[in-house]
Amino acid sequence: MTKLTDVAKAAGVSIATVSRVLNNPDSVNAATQQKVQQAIRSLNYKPSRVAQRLRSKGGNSKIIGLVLPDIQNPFYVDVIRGVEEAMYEKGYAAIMCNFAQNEDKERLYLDILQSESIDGLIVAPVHGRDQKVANMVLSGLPIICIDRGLTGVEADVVLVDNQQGAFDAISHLIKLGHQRIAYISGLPQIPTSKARLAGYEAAFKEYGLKVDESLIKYGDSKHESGMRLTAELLNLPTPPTALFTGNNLITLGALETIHSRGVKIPEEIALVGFDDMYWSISLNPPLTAVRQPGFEMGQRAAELLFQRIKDPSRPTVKVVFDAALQVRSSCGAAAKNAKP
Amino acid sequence: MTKLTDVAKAAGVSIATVSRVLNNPDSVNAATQQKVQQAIRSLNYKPSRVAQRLRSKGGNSKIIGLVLPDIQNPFYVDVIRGVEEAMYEKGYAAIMCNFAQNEDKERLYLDILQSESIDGLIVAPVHGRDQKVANMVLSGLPIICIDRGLTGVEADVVLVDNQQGAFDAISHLIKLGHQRIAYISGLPQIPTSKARLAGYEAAFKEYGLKVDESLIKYGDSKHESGMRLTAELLNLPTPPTALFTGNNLITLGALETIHSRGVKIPEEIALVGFDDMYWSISLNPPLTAVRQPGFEMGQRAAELLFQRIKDPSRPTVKVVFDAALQVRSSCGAAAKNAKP
DNA sequence: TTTCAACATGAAAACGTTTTCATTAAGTTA
DNA sequence: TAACTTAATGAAAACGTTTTCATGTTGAAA
Repeated sequence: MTKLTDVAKAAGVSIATVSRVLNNPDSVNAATQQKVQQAIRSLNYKPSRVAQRLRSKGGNSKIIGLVLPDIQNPFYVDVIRGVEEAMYEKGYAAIMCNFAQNEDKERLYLDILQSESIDGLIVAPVHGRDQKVANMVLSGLPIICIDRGLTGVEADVVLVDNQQGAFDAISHLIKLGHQRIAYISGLPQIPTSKARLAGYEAAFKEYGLKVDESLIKYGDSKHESGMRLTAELLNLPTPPTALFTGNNLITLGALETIHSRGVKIPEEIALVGFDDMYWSISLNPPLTAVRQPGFEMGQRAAELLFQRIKDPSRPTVKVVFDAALQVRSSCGAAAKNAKP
Repeated sequence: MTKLTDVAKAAGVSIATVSRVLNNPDSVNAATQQKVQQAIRSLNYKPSRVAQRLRSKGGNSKIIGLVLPDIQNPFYVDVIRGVEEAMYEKGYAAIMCNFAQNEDKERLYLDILQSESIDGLIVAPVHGRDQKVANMVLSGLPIICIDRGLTGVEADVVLVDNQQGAFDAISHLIKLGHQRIAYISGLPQIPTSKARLAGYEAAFKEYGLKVDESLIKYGDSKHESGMRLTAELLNLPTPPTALFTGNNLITLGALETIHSRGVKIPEEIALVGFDDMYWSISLNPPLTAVRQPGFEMGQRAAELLFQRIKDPSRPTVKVVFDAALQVRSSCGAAAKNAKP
């Protein structure tokens, strides 16, 4: 790798001058600038980001961390794409960490990121009381929480109105005549799981119905738990007539179980999922789902992060996107035993 | 951040000793070790990976680059998961770069990675003659190519037998009686597109059939091109009776167009996709697809990279996984105009 | 005792930048 | 012409490590 000294030698100046040409061109004579630029080009010099980072820490090393719970979930993939697009334009790189809903893994990655002297962090904390992330916020590192907030610490956050989204989904089902509506939740400690449950309960209350606790199941937010818990629900003496699944992967698991048993959707069981995918329409049947704008959320989080890196004292903001119900045919017809 | 000097002061030793306790404990007296360990723990000291990287370059900074064409493609997500799992166990971090099939973007990211002094790189080059990647290989950086090889340079590569996979898919269709089999290819410059086309042609030859060039379409490997090119095929005076899609996203695009036109699968058109997804069974109809073991490929690539980092002179290897056809119902029945 | 090896430790250099401070040359004012 | 800005540049320190080299201490062999 060619370095500053090589360029300096080639241009017949000191390394300080070369550095100035790069970072503060106005402070150097036009003719010298020419010479140096020439040398830089002919040697194809690229500064070492590592040395830059070591020397001047805090906000100008153009690398950030992105820590997410589950890369297998298409929603987070959209978030990544949004963040990445915004980063690319500014010449930033992201160290991507997928902690797979595992707190130990999250901690390790956060340690690594700190030790890498990142400029900032976009993170979906394992749960609301994530001490490690909280401490990093307090230490002054620019941090944007995405998808899930942090309780007890002031931090920027970008998320969706989960309660509203769940409320709309359940209301839709109730209006179609369903009363035995099951909910398969993701990990109960995740803030989004709680908010979606709250929306579920609020809808029942709104329509004067009573929640049947036996129809609420808690999984680990993954495909397998969707399969397993759907089976449990179908095995009940009186199975639910509708199912609300707490995320993407649970939905796919539920579909798999339902199909494998030959149960008909929506005739025998209606299905609404949290998290839409652009190919939801190609599922069997086309899935009714609550859509989170993951890409836009990622972009927004990146913008907020840039702002905070530039001005660490800016007051924190909370950006709440709408979660819109996409109605397709997976809960199209009224349930058999519907009571309007 | 606490640093070496802080620990040294607390333990009453020099920074050299602290460093030795960390990197070569046997070389320091047991009692001193105790003192130092104690200080490290009580100060919660974590070495700066940036400083480590600057000081001792080449193979022990525990960071690698992962450069992939399209994070929206579930196949690459599997690859990422495989790589990540292997990395995690060894305390490595990965800088993830998604170049979205864009060569400029790839180049920028590769520059950044070089400038970050990564230990190694796992990459799916934009095309077979990717000069930038080739140069990095020649410069001695440990590199593993995944999904696509590099022509003209010796480099490790992990991929699938794409030609065989396509051959099997087309043979399956031919045996079902199809003759007008369309192929929607991804970007033609991508090695996998070429290999899959070769498999397509080989199958036609094997069964003594003639390839109809008008049934071969080239897209950009994304969802939209799948939609658009499928529409073109369905608009033909004599549409194909079967469709072979070149990757994941094309398949989903094709499904969307086919459904939107109310064309029946497999009665009116049979469908086989390259790339399986764990939820392919929940598509409408359950998709017949060629499966690539992305997770295993990612793991293997990571292992090969570790080996190469340890021993840069190890001879290069080519690991070829099988691509297995998963038969489901999307091409279940024989075509209407079948001639056995 | 004297001489050596073995061990334990510290001082200092190096990695590639950025930035402060000092120095020189040139131009301006009185 | 003398005194003083201003502009342009270089020398050197600093960032936090690892590692080489030198130094001192201890115990064993002669």
